[in-house]
Amino acid sequence: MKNKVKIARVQVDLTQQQLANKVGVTRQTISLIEKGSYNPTLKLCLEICYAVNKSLDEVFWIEKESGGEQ
Amino acid sequence: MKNKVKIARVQVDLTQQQLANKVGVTRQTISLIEKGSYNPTLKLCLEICYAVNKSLDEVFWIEKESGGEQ
DNA sequence: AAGTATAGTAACATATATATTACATAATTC
DNA sequence: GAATTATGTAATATATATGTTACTATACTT
Repeated sequence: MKNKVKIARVQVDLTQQQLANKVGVTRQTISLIEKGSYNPTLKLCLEICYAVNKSLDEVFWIEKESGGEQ
Repeated sequence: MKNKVKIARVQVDLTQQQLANKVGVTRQTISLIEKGSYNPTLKLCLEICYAVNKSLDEVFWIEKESGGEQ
């Protein structure tokens, strides 16, 4: 679960703790998401987007890994 | 959790079962997501986007409910 | 060197996303 | 009217997202 949460957070000058407060989760949850250690829910993704003023695509989009399509 | 999964799914002419197969979940999970009865994980949102050829913003973006910002 | 702020991480608990199985309904087709 | 297909939904089980608490390390300040 690669994402751009850390970049977006730093751009709006928030600490993990501040972002956590804004979106209503704990600092640990933000840390784990930034590290890509897991797979947040849509609701939390949206809250993070609102907090950093970006869209889902800007923060969470990942291109489909090739393969699959034939 | 309002979203446009059903519209997007019908546009690419898939049944709930077919979409479920493509993204690797059960039909019930797709049904519940379409009904807005819950809050899928980011990974599943991305799989659905790949399957219907749309972006996260197109299928899952929800404007921030007013309020909050002062 | 002690105090504070930020961030990484681990153990355990709880809430909930998802699976499994099953039943129900409506629309089609034989 | 029986068989099939698509969908909604309910009960129970499992996996995992998230909370809670706590320890660690680094950087900065005094």
